Amino acid sequence: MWRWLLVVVGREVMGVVATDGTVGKALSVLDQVASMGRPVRLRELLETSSFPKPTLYRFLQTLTNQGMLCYDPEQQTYAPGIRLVRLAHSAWSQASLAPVARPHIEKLASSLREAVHLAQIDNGQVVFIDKRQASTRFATLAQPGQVAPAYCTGIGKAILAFLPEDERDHAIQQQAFLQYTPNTHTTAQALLADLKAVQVDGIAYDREEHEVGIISIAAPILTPSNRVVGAVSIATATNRYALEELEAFRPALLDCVNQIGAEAQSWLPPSLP
Amino acid sequence: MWRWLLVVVGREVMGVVATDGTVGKALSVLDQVASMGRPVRLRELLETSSFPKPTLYRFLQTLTNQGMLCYDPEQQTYAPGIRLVRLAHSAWSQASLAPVARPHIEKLASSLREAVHLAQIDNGQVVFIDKRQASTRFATLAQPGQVAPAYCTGIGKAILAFLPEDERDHAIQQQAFLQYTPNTHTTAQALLADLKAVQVDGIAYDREEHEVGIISIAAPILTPSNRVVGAVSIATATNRYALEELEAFRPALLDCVNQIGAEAQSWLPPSLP
DNA sequence: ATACTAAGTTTCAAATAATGAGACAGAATT
DNA sequence: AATTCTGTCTCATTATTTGAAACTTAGTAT
Repeated sequence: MWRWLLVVVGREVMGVVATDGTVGKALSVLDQVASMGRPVRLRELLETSSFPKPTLYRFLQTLTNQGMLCYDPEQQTYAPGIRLVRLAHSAWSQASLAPVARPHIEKLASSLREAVHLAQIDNGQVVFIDKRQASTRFATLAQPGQVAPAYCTGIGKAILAFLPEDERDHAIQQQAFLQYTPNTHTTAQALLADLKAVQVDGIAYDREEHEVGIISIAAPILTPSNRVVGAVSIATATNRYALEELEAFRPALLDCVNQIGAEAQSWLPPSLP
Repeated sequence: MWRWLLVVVGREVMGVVATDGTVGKALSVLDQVASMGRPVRLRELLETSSFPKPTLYRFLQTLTNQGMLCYDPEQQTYAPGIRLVRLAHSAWSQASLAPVARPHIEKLASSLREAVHLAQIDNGQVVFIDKRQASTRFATLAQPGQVAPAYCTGIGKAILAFLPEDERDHAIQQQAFLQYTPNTHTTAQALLADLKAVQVDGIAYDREEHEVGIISIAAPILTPSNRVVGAVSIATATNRYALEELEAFRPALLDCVNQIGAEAQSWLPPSLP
């Protein structure tokens, strides 16, 4: 409960709320609108917001003026604006490792005929940067940007395990530890034990922790200087493969991440707070 | 020259610069970084920025803290951050008309075997929301978010022609009128004359105005209340079709936009300033 | 129709945060 | 070793943000 508030008001940095002044507050409002998943009214935002009405109102006005939000006068609702789409295009093509990784992801996906995902971490959440599904042609587009919890996905654990200690601790504090399935880790302790194993093995598994029937094997993308910049996962369903059978994908997966890591050499690590 | 400054410093609203306070300034810095197309250093930004060094520095810090920018400590460069990708995913799926339009775009593209584009307008620029190329399988992904000038593209003119007068005038003021090809309109007068014809005809053409060899036919997406919320274009090359032959696409194109317009009924017009 | 309620908007003085000249530190270059 | 250039920090000044309260408008119930 309290954690939610912290996240909304400002980005929590090492346990301390860093509001980043007015800009941070405005961006937290932007996040809130985006997280609603549908156009929302001022009143709805007010319920969960920590800002008083006029302040929230002013932020919405400003963000709308700026094109970061889109206001529907008839419904009096706010939704994320197109300017974000424009900005994200730049982000995708320069900031993320997607362009570098894409050919490797594609190769892996088509050789295995399984879904291959590329993700980075942002503020404790897994953000999918690219997805490839060789089996189903014309799979879902526009999936880049989707988010998932880090603590109960293979791709999330692969990244968490190889983060520097302070960043990892911070990220773990941000996890919600909701129990999605009987296999979900619900405590930091359980997660840490799992991460320990991942560190040793170099590979993370999703043992139906996020969704029953879905399993995955994931590996971190490490730069030559051993910094983790993302992860790749191969996801499949239990009716196609047993968990143990995923082991067979290990060599191909490690090949893939190693190649990406090498090419990402001259690359910018996502600078998390 | 001066216009550029205005755009950078704040969003120009009806000829007056609306800085939107600190938030607007910070976002203008974000835009500037994104528009550079590659990771940039503080010094480079300083050259074109109107902010003094410490101020710019602070904005970059704030935006980085917020995950809107990504800082590479080794190169000391800033690039757009992943948080944008996450936010844009929300924007794409709720704010844009992409989800509504997608099936229609797809149908059109596959029936014609030509490239079909969906775009909206943001701050005078065309922002592509979706693209479909039936001919080349596995065409470029992550194109949503790309921008193009409005005054010399079919899709841009289709939107401009049907904007309310004040918004159109404002948008026209924002055009750069660079001469890309011999056919490019280089004055507001020439553009207005063209738009007049588009209003009458209901269809806009790109007569190799942006790129030699590339032509297109475009139509606005109008809501039942006759508000333009975007446009669809069919683009092709002069070595495949002559400009006059595009006329043959008219019925299919109008069908497409009418259907999208009808479904977008309950939709939020992009609230431009 | 009229009163009532709730959501959205505006006002304005107090509180707070942003500002930028200048100083400083560190790296790269001469 | 001296110089230059870039990035970072400080702090008094200045301008902006803030939010309680008042006001307006739209919707609902009486």
